[in-house]
Amino acid sequence: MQPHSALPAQGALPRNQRLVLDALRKVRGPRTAYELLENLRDQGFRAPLTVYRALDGLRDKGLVHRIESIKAFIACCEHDHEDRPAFALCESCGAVVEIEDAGMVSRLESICARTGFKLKKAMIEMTGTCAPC
Amino acid sequence: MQPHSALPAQGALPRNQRLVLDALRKVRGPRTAYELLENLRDQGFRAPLTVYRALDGLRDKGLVHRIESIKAFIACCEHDHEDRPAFALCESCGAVVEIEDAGMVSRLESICARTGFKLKKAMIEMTGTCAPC
DNA sequence: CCGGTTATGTAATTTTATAACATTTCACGG
DNA sequence: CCGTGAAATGTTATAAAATTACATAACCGG
Repeated sequence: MQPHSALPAQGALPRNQRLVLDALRKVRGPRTAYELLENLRDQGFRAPLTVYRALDGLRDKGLVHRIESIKAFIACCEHDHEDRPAFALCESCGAVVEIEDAGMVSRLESICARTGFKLKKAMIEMTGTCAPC
Repeated sequence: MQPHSALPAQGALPRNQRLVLDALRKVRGPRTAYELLENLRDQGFRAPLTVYRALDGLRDKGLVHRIESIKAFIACCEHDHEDRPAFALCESCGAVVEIEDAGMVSRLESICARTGFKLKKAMIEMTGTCAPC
């Protein structure tokens, strides 16, 4: 597997990954695997596994994140966050904002250094109300 | 009266919540709702909903957390973390350590202050390898 | 073209969680 | 103590999320 880069070579994506990524980017928000399946019936998607497999590939490449709190997937903002994306989820409007905060990352790393934990991946999700709401 | 009740003078828990909490504390680790159901068959648990309802009540009281990454539940360490618990999950041995870090919390709050996001609850989960492993 | 790896197709199943509705238990005021 | 309403529990069924198993097709470097 190749390491992430801020601007990955996306022309190289397999067909299904391309379709799923396009769908997620188009809606600019989180979608469940089954919502994506419905959205992609027209392009020939028939089964959940097709979606999950594409999502797995995209996640490996860092192009998509799973938002655990809402069991949904979202296109990555494409900035470099070293496998430590953070999200703010608005309970009122459903908006999801991907946040980058170097201080947060270094904080996590300091905790891990202190405890001898070898950090591979971190998930940070905040639930609340966004400024507009 | 409860002679040796620990720090939080929590009122008596309903029977099912008590049973689920005891089961989780006894195993000192994460368990899925269905695993708990199997563990509690002897005490009369017959259906998933019984477990989920007890878990919901315990989570409302802050006595149990759900670890999103592994779809499992764990007894709270009982220290004060203001609804911002953090977990380190070892991929090798399955150990889950609940972490308290004031700096992390203030970091989250600073991000929210900056962006106008009103934080209600945060989920922080780190996956990697623990010191012993 | 060959042969291996990656990607896809299809069906069934497992795992996780909730809906809907009936009944029981419990705290508390009268 | 008794009635009452809220909270908790029981039961059945179903929805939602994710994976297993196995077969076929596409891709790519020799």
